[in-house]
Amino acid sequence: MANGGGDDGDCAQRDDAARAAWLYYVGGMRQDRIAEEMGISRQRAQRLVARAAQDGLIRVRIDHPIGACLDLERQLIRRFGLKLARVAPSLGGQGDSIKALTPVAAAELERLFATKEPQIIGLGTGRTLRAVVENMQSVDGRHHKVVSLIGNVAPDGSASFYEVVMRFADRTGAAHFPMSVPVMARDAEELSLYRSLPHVRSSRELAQTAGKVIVGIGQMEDDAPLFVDGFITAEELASLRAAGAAGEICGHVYDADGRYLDHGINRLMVGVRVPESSDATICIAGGDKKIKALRAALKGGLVASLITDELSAQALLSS
Amino acid sequence: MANGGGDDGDCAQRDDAARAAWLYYVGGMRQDRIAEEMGISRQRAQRLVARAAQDGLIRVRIDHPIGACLDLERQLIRRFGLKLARVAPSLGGQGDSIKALTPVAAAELERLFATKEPQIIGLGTGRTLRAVVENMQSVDGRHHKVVSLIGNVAPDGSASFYEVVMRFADRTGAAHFPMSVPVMARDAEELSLYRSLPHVRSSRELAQTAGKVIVGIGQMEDDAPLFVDGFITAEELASLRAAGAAGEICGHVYDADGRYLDHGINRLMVGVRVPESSDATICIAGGDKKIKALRAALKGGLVASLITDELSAQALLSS
DNA sequence: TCATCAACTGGGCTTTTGCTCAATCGCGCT
DNA sequence: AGCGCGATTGAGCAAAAGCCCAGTTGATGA
Repeated sequence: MANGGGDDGDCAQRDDAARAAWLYYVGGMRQDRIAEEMGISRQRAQRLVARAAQDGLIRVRIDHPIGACLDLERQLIRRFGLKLARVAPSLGGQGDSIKALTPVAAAELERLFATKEPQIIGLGTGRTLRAVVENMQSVDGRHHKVVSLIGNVAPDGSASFYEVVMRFADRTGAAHFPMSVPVMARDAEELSLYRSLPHVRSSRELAQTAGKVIVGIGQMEDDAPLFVDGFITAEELASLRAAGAAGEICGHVYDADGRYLDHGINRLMVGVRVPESSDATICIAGGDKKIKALRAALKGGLVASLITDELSAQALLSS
Repeated sequence: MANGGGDDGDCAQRDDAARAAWLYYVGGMRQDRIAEEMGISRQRAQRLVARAAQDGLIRVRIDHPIGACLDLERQLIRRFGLKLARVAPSLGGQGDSIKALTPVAAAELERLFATKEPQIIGLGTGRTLRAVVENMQSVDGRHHKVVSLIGNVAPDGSASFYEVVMRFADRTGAAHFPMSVPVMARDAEELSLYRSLPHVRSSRELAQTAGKVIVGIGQMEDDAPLFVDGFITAEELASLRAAGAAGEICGHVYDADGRYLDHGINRLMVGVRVPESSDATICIAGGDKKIKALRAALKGGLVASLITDELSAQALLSS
């Protein structure tokens, strides 16, 4: 009985890992017991368990909103007039904000996605969003549509590494509408060219009707993602900052009051601009560097809901 | 930063446990690192983590349906014409069936419950169901209704230990309709008395309209739950067996072909009888002893969906 | 067919975790 | 205020998990 036996060579490994992990985590067995059970060596059992964890087969959730975080959520909602706030416990002093908020955000997205009635969901890009989507469980969302709010082609012509629509669709089976054009046009002419492309037009239209919009936030420090990823030059970054740039959502740059700048860069973004004071916008962001950008976005009502981590929430509230 | 600080004395402990568990499981930190982070001793950190696990704050899920189990699911569906089958990997040789299927069933119920449109869910009772419900996460189900299919008063007048409607409602905030009368009437007169009680009538009516019905299964061996829990005498059990009893759902006893017996006992059950060949009935059961009862129920089309464990699935299929 | 290589195996050692026990602390009761 | 009790703490030790290494196996390509 121990092992299923005649599996297909390739998948069997993964299966074994899952089974070992199941015995370990759910069954609460010791590794040598598992080894015995499955007819393998202790080391192999250990490796399987480790591998399952490694491969992200294991999903741990804490079923208890830590009081302090609940408190922060309430404060955020009141202070910034949010529709919803979710605060993940931080992972200590210098712990990674993204790592902390990722599981919480992933759970929230799963919840969002678990509805039966079809939804249209707009998605931004970025490291944070990507990490979150990677952490989602596979839920069945074949009846939903996910549409990219922003081009997915980097300046060098490569597909953006932080594109999430595809990954999202992978996990959920949702119909997906990437926006396969550059993030930014080089001039007004190119912009109208891109925008006139049928698939871009339909993606943009779909995005406008999205019932939920999920975005990250970009900061404007020296390592602003727009700059680091090569979308804008150092000079353009400086110019944006001179114009009062505080942060950026889907490439659209806004000032410290959360008002979109009237700046050349902003006029060349091919994607859609997240509307001010829409109920639909959910922002997932955290970390020291993004506080300024986040605060501005909140002030301007650019986002309706916020998922962040404890330290960031504290920073946002302490001022 | 370390600790939230001014919490209410009582809850702080639980919070700390959750936080330590968060750092440990989500943050992947070592216990001494956590101790440092939270400004406590290593042992305390260890204890907090252990306690969180103990208290069931930790919910581990394996995000990978083991191939062998998927296979069994397909076979079950085909063989018994089921609507859905879910098979949990067994926890080794003599491992507890309930323990194995509990997390899988809990996840399934959560999924079921995550719909936005209001549902009416009928619930049976029993050890298995209780364990499953205990393992559910708290999901928001305030718009749903849960109704008991069966009385919740034991023969000695105490409320049944295995009543699950309340617990279910606890976790979800759903409106709940327990059936606060004995499971069984002593005679026909008492039966019609109970059934005429307004709250029983409304519960029974509600139960009839339930869109989902979740039940366990009772076996008819010498330690049949109906007998062990004192609902029927040894003589009655013997008489039922003589009449061909193979198993029981919500107290209603059926034979090896899954047809309800025409027996005195069956006529005295106050609760509702799960209809044959309804699409709504989901059965959660597993374990050696229940195989016979399960097979009969499947044969008679008493249940439309089945959640069980690997060993039980194999046993059901091998005959 | 044989050499090469990479992935996998199991042994042994280190680190981490879990557990027990005696001491301490705090709290309520007299 | 003093006493007693239970809960909590930290030390030390045993068990478990994790890691590195050298050996092996199986696959690939010449």
